[in-house]
Amino acid sequence: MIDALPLTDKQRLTLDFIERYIARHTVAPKLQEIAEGIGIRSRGVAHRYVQALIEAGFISTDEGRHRGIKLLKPNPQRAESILPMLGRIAAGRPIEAIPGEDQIDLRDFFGHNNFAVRVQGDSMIEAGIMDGDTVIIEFRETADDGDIVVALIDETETTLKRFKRSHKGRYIKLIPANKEMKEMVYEADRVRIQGVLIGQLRKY
Amino acid sequence: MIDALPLTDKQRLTLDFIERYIARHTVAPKLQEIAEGIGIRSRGVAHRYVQALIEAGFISTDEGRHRGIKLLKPNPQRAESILPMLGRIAAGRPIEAIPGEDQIDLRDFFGHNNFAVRVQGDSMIEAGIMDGDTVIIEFRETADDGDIVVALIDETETTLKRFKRSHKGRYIKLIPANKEMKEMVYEADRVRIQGVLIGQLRKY
DNA sequence: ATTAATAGTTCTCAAAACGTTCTCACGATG
DNA sequence: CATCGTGAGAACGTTTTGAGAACTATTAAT
Repeated sequence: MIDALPLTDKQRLTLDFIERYIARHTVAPKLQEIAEGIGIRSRGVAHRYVQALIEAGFISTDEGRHRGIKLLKPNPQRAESILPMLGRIAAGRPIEAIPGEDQIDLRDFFGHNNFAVRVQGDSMIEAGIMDGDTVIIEFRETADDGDIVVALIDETETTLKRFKRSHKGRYIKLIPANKEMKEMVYEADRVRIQGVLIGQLRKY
Repeated sequence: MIDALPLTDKQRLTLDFIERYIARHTVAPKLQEIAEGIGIRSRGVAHRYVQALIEAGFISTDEGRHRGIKLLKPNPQRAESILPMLGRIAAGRPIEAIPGEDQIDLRDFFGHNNFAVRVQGDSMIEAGIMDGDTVIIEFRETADDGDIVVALIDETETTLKRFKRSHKGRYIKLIPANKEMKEMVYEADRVRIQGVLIGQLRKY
């Protein structure tokens, strides 16, 4: 039974909700709260999902006890790509979550066609992209005006710039975000898009 | 019969879509989603492609189960928090890894005492931290000079600034990275450190 | 300890969504 | 013409989801 037995959509939603609830309140939710949290009205149905999650080995319960749900395996995928998102850091209590937006999920960064590039130079500094930063690129061959792209020029030089077509697509502008640099214009066939910027990160 | 029987265009498209979907969502797509993903409207047709891929040995299904598709030869499983780190994107070959430094590992961001805060305002803009960015904070009560910290002032106001002691520790300077703002000086006991900046990220 | 309120559990009935199978159809190709 | 790759959509059975009643157990207050 090493199989990661698959959860249905609602079961997964239920597990998510329970994890978030416990993270925020330190106690487990009631069935009524679970029901509302996943958008249904029946405690009975919520209970069914909880049972399925026990079956699947994700949680356990003190049978009968109120708020008796316990997490068994802190979901590995979640644990590694989700951070609690906190808003204000208020006086008495150390931290306070922003209602609604309470997690940051980095799985977007790990898509199949994504890769990371270390930035060299200051050409995009006014867009907040600094020398040494890491940018996440989705591998694509097309881009929309305004996207920040990795562009290959004359099959030799690679650069990170904002993309814009001009002259009905016959020319392509590559626009730096740095007042001290000028935008460059190339014939369209000299420029090949390698990917589009979807994220950026930095370590201190 | 070890023949790698050739896939038709649409079958390959279907396989691509399934792989990408699973990579991004961790669960398999529904036939309806496959249909939309490859640009058709009929679940029946999507099902036919799925059958062909089973025949060809690329995937299998839990018959009848929703989202029951499984990849058989999965791509070398990429860890959840590691991205390939690429350097130059050279001419002939589309991409080329930097030798030595070929992965970016985000597990640093997910330590136990870390949390994320969304940045409001432009006070750190010259440090490349812009309004709307997400910063990763390690929960600590002390900081070194030069660290960027989340500071609580007079138990009421929270702010992100560069930290510096002065007057032998009796005063604390909180220094914005924005020419239009002035640094602030407080008696040490009015300022409480909530955490130290260890990372920053942004989604586009 | 008794009670009232609330929570967890079990059950039946039902509908919605999904996978599966099938027929019909169209255009391209040999 | 026959064949292949493609697409739409109807029809059917199964899985998944939902509501709510009825019952039992826990909890907090009297």
